[in-house]
Amino acid sequence: MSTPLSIKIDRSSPIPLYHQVVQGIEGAIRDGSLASGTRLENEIELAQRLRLSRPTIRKAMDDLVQSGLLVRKRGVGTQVVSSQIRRHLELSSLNDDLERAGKKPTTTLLSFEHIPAPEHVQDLLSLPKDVSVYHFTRLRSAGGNPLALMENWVRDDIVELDEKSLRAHGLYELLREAGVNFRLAQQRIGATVADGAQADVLDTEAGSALVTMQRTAVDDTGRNVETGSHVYRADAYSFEMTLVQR
Amino acid sequence: MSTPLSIKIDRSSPIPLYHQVVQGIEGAIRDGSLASGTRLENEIELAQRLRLSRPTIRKAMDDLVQSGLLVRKRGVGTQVVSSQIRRHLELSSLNDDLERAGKKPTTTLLSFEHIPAPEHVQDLLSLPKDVSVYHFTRLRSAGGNPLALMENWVRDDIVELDEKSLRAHGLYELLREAGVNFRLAQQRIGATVADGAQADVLDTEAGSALVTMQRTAVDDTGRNVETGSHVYRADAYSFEMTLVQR
DNA sequence: CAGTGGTCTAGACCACTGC
DNA sequence: CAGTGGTCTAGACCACTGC
Repeated sequence: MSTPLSIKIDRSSPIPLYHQVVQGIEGAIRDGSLASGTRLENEIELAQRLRLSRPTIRKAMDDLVQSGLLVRKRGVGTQVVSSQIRRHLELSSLNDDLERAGKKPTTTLLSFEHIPAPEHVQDLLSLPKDVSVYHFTRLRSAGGNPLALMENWVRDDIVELDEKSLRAHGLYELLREAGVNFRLAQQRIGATVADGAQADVLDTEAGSALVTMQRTAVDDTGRNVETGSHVYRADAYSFEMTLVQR
Repeated sequence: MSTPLSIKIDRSSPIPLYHQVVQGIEGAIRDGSLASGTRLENEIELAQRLRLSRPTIRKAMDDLVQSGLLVRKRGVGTQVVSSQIRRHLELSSLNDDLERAGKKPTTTLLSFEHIPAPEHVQDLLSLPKDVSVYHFTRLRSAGGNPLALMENWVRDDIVELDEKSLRAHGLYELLREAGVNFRLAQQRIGATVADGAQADVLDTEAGSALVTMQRTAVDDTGRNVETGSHVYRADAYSFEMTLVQR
């Protein structure tokens, strides 16, 4: 049993062929023409029908398996993952959800300094001796409600930051504009309870639950660009992720 | 500038050639012969020197980029990520850390029942009408200290569970023995504060921070095999992960 | 302009699965 | 045994980067 996919391939498009296949299958899953659990055609048949080589088809399948839309089994076939799991997938991060829901996130700059790197930051960012850092704390709110308290350190030899730009733009937006292409981030997620100061800023009770996140991000030249320590109101934020067996 | 890697390829081994390359590069990074930030040879040169095709080399590189050991940039090259980031990588989950540290995790079965699936579980597991579930709660400790309180639901048409086997074996161990090959898991991580009952079982104070995790796992035939809701003592557990730009 | 990774082809043979 | 995904080859041409 298999379903013949109808995917249009445009060989004059700048979008790689394998990615057109990814988009086609994603679209078919989204609009229901490829239902949960459906078996796809085998790779060779699909390649012939779309007039593509099998490696190109496999590259597309690899991406879809990696993103959790398909599961594959040798000797058996490839099928669409159940909609219950996919529904989770689409939630991604609450931050994105909030933006899509029209609850525009806003950011308040609470402190800002340009200083020699403290030792733990020097270590986390693998800083050369002569590089200092920007250190600042921000409060992020959504729909007028405080959501996250964020403390960050950014090396100062990649981007020039000041209070004005941080008030007007997101950190990652500023870094991307400065030519930074992020490749990797290392995250640790845990929990804590709000102390008085945190509760005050986040407009909640001392003793309420907070999600903690420490992150260090690496760019495409291998530099550790920024590291941060964030706390989120647990009643408003959680981390959603898909783990794929490798 | 590039470093000539010495990797032995054994064409008679059952280990795929690309994976031998992955292991070789992982090994060279681990033992320091490929230092942080080092540029690798370009793919074509490496392919020729190892007498492999370029697609095979690229498959290996893709895996290493995906696991966060290498970063690549078109037109520039491929290099080893900084050791500060890699050190995090190796921490993986505290659970593994504890096992490696010799603090053998132990599990106590707190409750066990075999019941028709509650509606939310039926939904999460996409259960057919005639399938019931096992529902049980367990306490996991490490080095004698309570660490996690775990509540799980498992569909009953894949594996036969009873109290005896759950006392003696891990859930995933039992499922693997029953022929289940996990492919995907969907997780949500958040925070809460311990209520009296949780604090009691976890040997901590009411009001202390807990990390929460909900997970649903999918096997290679697309079935949602199990779903669970866990809480961890925040002073003993956190989730570590590497995010890779796609 | 030289060097690098990104995409693509048209095959081949193998290992595993389920009947 | 038929059907499927997993691995591998030996190229080709392109797009981007940094000098």
